[in-house]
Amino acid sequence: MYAQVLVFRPIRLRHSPFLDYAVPESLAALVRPGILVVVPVRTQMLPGIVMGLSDVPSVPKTRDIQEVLDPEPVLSERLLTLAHWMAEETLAPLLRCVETMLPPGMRPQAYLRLTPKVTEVPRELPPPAAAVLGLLIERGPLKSTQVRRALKNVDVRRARHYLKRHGYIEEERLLRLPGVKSKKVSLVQLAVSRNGWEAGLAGLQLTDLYRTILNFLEGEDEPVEVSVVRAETGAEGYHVRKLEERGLISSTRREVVRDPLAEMIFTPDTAPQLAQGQQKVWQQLTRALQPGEAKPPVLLLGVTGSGKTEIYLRATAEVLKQRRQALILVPEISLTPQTVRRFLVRFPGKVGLWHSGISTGERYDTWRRVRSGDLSVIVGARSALFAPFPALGLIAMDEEEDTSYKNARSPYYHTRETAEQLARMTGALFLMGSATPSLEAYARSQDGRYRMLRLPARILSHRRRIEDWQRALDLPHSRYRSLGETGRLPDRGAAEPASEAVTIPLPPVRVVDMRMELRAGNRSIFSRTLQEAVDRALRRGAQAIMFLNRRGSATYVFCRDCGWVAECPRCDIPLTQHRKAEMMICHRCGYQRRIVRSCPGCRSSRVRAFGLGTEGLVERVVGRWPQARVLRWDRDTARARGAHATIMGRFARGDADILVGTQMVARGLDIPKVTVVGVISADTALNLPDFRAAERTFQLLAQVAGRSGRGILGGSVVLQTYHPEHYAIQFAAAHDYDAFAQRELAFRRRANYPPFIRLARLVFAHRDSTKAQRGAEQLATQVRRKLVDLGLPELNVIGPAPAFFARVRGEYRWQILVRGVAPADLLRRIHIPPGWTVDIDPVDVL
DNA sequence: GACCTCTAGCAG
DNA sequence: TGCTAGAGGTCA
Repeated sequence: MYAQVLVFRPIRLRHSPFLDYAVPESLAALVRPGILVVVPVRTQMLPGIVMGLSDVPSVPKTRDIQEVLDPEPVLSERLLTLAHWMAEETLAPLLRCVETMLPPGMRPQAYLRLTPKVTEVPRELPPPAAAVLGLLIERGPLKSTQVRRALKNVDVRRARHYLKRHGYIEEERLLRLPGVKSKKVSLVQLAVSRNGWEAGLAGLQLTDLYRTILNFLEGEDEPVEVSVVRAETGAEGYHVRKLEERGLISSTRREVVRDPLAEMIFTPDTAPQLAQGQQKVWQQLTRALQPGEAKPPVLLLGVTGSGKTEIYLRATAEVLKQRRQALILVPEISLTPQTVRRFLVRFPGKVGLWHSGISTGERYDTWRRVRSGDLSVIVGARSALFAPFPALGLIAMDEEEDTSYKNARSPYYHTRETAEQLARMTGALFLMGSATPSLEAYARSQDGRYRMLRLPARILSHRRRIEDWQRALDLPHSRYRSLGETGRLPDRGAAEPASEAVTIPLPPVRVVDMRMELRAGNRSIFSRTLQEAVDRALRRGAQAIMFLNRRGSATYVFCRDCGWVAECPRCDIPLTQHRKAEMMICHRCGYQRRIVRSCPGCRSSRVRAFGLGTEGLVERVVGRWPQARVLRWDRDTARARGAHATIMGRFARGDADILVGTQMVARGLDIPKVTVVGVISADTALNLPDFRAAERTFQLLAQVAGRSGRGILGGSVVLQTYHPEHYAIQFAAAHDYDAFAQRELAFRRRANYPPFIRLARLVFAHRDSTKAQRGAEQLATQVRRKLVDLGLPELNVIGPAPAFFARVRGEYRWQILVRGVAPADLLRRIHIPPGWTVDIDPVDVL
């Protein structure tokens, strides 16, 4: 028997990505697809994964597999198939695809270590190399990520290369399985009866403490965790060990699962009655959820608050009943705690979370519990696609249009496409939900590839919750009813007959032309309409949200005498001023320097800051509404772990009157007391040179607008813009997704853009601007020549041209776009030189 | 001849 | 990606 092994090191082979190895007799029982092995390659032993088995090797001479690392496959055959599919679709190397699917902690890591003779840093080394070498001498062998983290401003890659070439260090690719060993805890119980205690305690100090421990244990029937003993008695671990040494107690060890949710207490929740519109959708879905032949993906179209999550919950319950599992994909878990929470309370003990914020150990345990069937619901980000479900029945993907679903590095896979493929392979139902679907999804639901189901109404809430609000808001019944601008609370008898749900219309949106404001003499950043709306909200004791898509206090800093502008030396874009941090920061690469008081060019002190970010907006808000309590929510204020939840919680509790923030405020906030949402500038995304600019703008505005008027107080939206006539703004104001989609599709068809054709984006980055350009020109010529050779007139090549972000982190970026029915088919037949990134179906072309 | 640097070719 | 052999260079 022979095994086809994918070695965890990029090796370019002529025909196949695998190396064939003979399976020795002793390992024959263990070796199968998905097994991790160690194999000899030239002079080295390297980790790899078995991708397939065969009776005949593809080369005459083979060597033996050295070792099997783990008797259980790390990837199922299904996931291996998915990896092949992904490599084919994204043009990424198969190895890359397999590595992204590997469970946490099982990814091979490059370790840097000193060669034996090195004990100190030689004098003549270049500074970056000396820094890396010094670090290794100080701390021993390190992963490349550790080195990079420790030496932020050093070009580690070049230093590594230098040190390796000169024999100072060596690198090894290792799989460190011990790092993901499961966690064990100590349990203790009493070993002697009460009359043996005193003899055992003889000669010890603190005998009272020891007696407390023994007394506590005497009251327990079962062995108790040491942590519990410590909490109950105030003792430390060594007190417990001391008693064990003296034979008074005995201890055992037990494996525990690391469960980040274990500490949380949830009140289990049952399904509410469905509203009429939901009921209809649900009836159609139930059929599609039955196991059997594959069904087309479903696109669930419904505005924020129309009850999509409840549909996901029902669908999950249905597949659980069939003893299958459900995968719930969300764009960013830290911003959607309300969605997560609803799954946790509906399916207590069955839900696992899967995202980057969870420690490797917890993730590993979740992975194992999914594989064993212990967890049957996973709520997670895109990488949750690769969780080892035994029998997947449902993939639900919330906010389908969100761009975080696209992997931002190789392999550039899209969660939507991958989920669709996975659903096809497993027979699961793929259910997407959105208020503003991507035009790709919308077009597919028009041509029949997807099935569209609509949730018509926005549900205010269920009667029980409304009654809670009445109490919480402390509003007398008569008053809140008259207060609502648009919200209405029908009498019990007027509620929809099929349910207890009460529906409300979307909030009215007022578009304000900021050019007219200026003409009318209002030089403030707040239009009169917005000022009045906020004034009214504050008077009523309601809350307001202000949205601005930029952080910082000012967006650029320049000298009024000589025109000097503070720019990032690595990206050539203006630096954003952050006054509180006293820094000017590049929002692209993170470069920062202290705020300058005088111009470095002409020494003038007339250096001024212009443009507005959220930090600056807060100052303006405080200036205009000094009595209001203002809270800021952006990446600067929500940096720490759990900060999102804290800010969200504070605003929800009413600790602030006005919330100022970036995109974060657009997602998942469901706060009934918010009656005004102000969009300070709707135009930021609109002016980007990207074919999706209008789509992005519409989606963002629709999302932000959805934050207003979610309660019985009603609400409104004020949308400030310099392009009031633009269709993205007009249709967003009218809450008319279909009209927007039709109009935008017409534009895409005319301009020959997705979803009518597909794009492939090739980007070349180089520190040397001439080399960047030349490299781009060479490949463009090659692509064009190949196009002619193959006779593919339906494809065309755009570029090369500098990317919109022409320089990032000191590298000049050039790009080529290939446009047509199947650009990947062409690119597969071209050798793409190193240094290029290839992105099929990019989410933007900036 | 000893020693170096660079590069192409290849790994089962 | 990393090694190794072989080419081609420099120096005493």
